[in-house]
Amino acid sequence: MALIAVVGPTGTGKSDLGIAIAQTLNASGRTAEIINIDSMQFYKGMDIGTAKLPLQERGGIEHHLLDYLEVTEESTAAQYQEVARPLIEDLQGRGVVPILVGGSMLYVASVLNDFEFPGTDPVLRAQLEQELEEVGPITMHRRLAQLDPVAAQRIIPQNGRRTVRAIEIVTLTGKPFAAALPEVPTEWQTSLQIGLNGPREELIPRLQKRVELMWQKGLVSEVEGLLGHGLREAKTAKRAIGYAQALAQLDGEMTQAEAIADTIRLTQKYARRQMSWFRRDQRIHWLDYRAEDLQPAAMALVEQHLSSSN
RNA sequence: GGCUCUGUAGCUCAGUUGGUAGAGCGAACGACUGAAAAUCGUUAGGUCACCGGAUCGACGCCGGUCGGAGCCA
Repeated sequence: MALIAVVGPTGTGKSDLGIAIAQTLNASGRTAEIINIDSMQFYKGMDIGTAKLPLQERGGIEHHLLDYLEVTEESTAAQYQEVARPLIEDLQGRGVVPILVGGSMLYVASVLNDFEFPGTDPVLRAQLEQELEEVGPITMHRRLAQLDPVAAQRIIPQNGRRTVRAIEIVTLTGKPFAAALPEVPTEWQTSLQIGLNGPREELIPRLQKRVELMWQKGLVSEVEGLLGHGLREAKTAKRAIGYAQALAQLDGEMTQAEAIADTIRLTQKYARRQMSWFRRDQRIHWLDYRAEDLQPAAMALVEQHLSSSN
């Protein structure tokens, strides 16, 4: 079945390309709709800082999984997987080509690959996290090494976060962490992944301008408004790049200049991490976001995919 | 013009009593399976402003030159 994904680092025009592809398909008598796969665009009211396209700029294309979470709700890849997979099947069943658009690495992987998240337990998790806080990552890692030597070998001792999750899984399932990682491909592994990227020297100033523009457009007042919706009590939403900084600015912990500079730094760093994640996926077809023939090049890939997946 | 402080990695700065240098951030690369816009790892960057002097040996002491900052005139 046809399934297209537009991925890559932030600020490379994924949203626009997704719409262009959908419009081209629609014009040729087919139907395509977009499914958002940006973990922060899920949130209602988080628009400026997530570069969410306003309704009038969506080119008449149906967009799914935007604005479906309250700021107080937690966003997780496992949860997203549960929502996105049936949605994809639903679209495909209706003959609609789903186009996934976004750069949230784990979310993309969890949908396109055969990921099975082994479950979680809030109480156990909280307990382990507190222990981590008290004894530090190295001690926790020693414990993991006893419970599951193979998993311990795959996780660097300094990484407390991943160590805690591994201990949680082993404790919860009674099975080794490694065994919970199936490597069986699904049919969706044959989806078309288009990656958008460009030279970093060009992306860096581009991201800087983008962040500065967010402040000009009123990110701070957007955040101020979200306080009334419980942003401060949020788990994931308030950590979003730009939002955490705007919050710090509102609280007087940072000057505006500091908040902007910090957001620029984190955004550029984020783009780097996205690339180091996506780069290793050999299935991605990379295109330069600056290319004159970007859309035709993308459409060539799309046509090829559509004709081979029927 | 005088006095005081100051010039160390791309940036902000540490460098105990003289034995040719470190951190954080940044950069490059990487890991990544229920917070992933998270969490973490590796590596590369420095004729210690410049010139001269004493010393076996100076980023560190002495003198000078050129830049900064402040105070007094």
